[in-house]
Amino acid sequence: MSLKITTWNINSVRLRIDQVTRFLEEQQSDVLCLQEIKCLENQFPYKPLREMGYAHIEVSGQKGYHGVATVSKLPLDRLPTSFCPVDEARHVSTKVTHSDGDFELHNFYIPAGGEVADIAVNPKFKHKLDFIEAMRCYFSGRFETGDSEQVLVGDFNIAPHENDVWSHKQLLKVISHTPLEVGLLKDFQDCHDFVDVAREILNDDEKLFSWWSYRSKDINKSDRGRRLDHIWVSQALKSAAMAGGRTGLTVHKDCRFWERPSDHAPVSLTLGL
DNA sequence: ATGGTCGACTTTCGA
Repeated sequence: MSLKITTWNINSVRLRIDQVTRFLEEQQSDVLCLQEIKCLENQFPYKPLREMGYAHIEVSGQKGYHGVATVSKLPLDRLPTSFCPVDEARHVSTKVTHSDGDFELHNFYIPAGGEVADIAVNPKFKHKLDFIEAMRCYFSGRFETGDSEQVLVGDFNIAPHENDVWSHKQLLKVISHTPLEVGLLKDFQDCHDFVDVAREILNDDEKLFSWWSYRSKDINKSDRGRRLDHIWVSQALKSAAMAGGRTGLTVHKDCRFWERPSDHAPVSLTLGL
């Protein structure tokens, strides 16, 4: 069987619920992980999604800022987790049950980190680095429990590889691509042997982006993007994640050209289970 | 060499 997972920083789910339903009608994702929903749990637009068959919805909301939600056709069981260093709504973890078993799905919204890449003067950057460290500790605990089929998705706000940004040299001091945060994310990845599915599929010299700033006017003429949105899997799911090859992984860039779009495009992976 | 744009919700913050 195949199972399609999508991650999308929606930048206000209430403003763009029609884009969400349009996307799901077109793409038929089994599970959609949203970030930056920018609302409380009781403000989340459950109804139009349930009417489309997405009966299972787990939300971690916050007034006005941040917030994540996992929306699914398949049953979800919430995994209680709490580790954001400043208690913002930036992750929701669930167990997804399908016809042949289950896996853990961890939906993250890593802090953007502000402007200045110096923790001495920028507490937001400190928060970002602390958050990544908290992720590493959290998964150290989970692996000890023997749970090994894991999918990590979300807006990581980090473009790790030099071809995950439009200009490696010009972005080395720009938060999202600084060696410090890239190194910390890499440590976390290596610590648990997680597979960055897109980079595993692509050649190293191929660029791939999932985010384009609202401030860059014509993203077709100058493709100044960054790959901030990620889908990682544990080793136990690597062959399932790679089963579809290049066609298994899609950045839906067309959504970035819809009317009043999010600044992020959705990213989808089809698992061959 | 700097400004450029969004969204939520107050007169500003976070991205």
